[in-house]
Amino acid sequence: MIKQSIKLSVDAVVFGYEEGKISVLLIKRKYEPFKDKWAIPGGFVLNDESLEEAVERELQEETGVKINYLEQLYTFGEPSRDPRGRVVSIAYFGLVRPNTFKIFASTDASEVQWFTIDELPELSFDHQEILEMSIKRLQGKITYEPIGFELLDKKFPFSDLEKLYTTLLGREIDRRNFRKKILGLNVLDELDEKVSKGSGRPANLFQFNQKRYFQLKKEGIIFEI
Amino acid sequence: MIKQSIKLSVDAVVFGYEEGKISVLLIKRKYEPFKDKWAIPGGFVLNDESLEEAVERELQEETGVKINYLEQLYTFGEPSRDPRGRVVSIAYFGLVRPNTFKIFASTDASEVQWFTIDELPELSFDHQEILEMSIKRLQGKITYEPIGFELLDKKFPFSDLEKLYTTLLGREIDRRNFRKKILGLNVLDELDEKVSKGSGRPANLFQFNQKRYFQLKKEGIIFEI
DNA sequence: ACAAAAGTGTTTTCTATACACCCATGG
DNA sequence: CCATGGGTGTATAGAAAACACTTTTGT
Repeated sequence: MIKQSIKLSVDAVVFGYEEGKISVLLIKRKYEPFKDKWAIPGGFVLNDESLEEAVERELQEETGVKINYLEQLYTFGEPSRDPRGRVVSIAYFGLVRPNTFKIFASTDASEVQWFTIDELPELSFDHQEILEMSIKRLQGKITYEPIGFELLDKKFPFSDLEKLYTTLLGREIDRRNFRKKILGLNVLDELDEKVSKGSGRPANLFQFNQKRYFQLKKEGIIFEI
Repeated sequence: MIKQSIKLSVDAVVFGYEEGKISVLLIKRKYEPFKDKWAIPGGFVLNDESLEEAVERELQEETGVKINYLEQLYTFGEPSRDPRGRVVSIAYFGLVRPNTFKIFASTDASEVQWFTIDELPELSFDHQEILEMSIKRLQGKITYEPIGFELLDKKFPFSDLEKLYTTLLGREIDRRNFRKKILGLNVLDELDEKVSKGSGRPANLFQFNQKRYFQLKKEGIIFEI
């Protein structure tokens, strides 16, 4: 058999949501190739760790991120995608709550920074393509899986959810219809807590009930916006 | 840096449709591990070929299949999935028209055979899991992308399409509503040819118009069953 | 003439959408 | 008392679902 000399890496597109904007976590590369260019966090898989472990380790090492939701996106394997030689990369797609931890750069990264998705810098390797695919996946997925909650605080006012959806889908949503639909799915618990945003009527807080969601999903009830 | 010793393979779940049954193409392994057990066709990626090239090469080598539709499914990377050591496998999912070529076993395969998806043998490695994921993906995908046509002859009677959908979705479909919906999508050309199935009224033949589909898709019209 | 599969419209039900006013609080 | 964001119901239109008989061929 021919000796195979392919290296395997993982990359993670991590989305966060704050102040009505969707952001992506990028690192500035400390080493060649693409030294001092921005890139998606990631790195080589170790011999005895699973792919998910590799992603979480690399994220922790390079950025300090605590991931909240992680799913495999796609595997990129064009022979020419990395100038160092053949590197196949398994890309993941993650969601976090940016306000629950502090990001810091280390190991291969000289900087870490949140970039809103309409103000992205030039990226290394084929990371532009990976990022575009991730954004499409996120936009698609929130319409049929309740992953939007992973971007919000555990307890959130309904208006936060609405704003998240208008932002992600890029269109206005009728507040009454949206509320009717989401509450009709029966996966949100209304809490006996209110929060005020400075002015205006205080909003009731809601919480996603994952247990009930899985129960309903098992019964064949589908989440759809 | 630690020396990485991970091998990379591709596997392909290939579906075919004949006589009202969905089948999967499996090979009997000629070598250890899992010698003489059934498995999904696949093998190691060469250093300078793309992942898709690797899949098509392995399929050609092991089974003689000419693939009609191919998409990446998922990458399986559990450290323990292969007894030979660390092997990460990128699984693909393919559709073919079984009556357009002849299958034959060679290289790593001692036999090749179509198995209907309700009469599957025991499988090697984690191929059972891969196959289950593929079936789910196929079932899901035919409801929002017109890939069902890739399993039928280029020219087909409408009843074939209907039967394919009832088979895949596992439920009855109202003939009139289904026809109304599909023809309303405007991606099928009705030909001036008829075909008779022995008894009964001869059926008109239809053909999928991919060009028109891509045109409509670009305009934002979505295929949905 | 009858068996077997193809082809065809209308009615009903449900779901999605459009739409505007009152409520609770802070300043 | 006014500015600000939160909360609520109904009417209409469009889409999905239910439903049965006629047509064309082979035997």
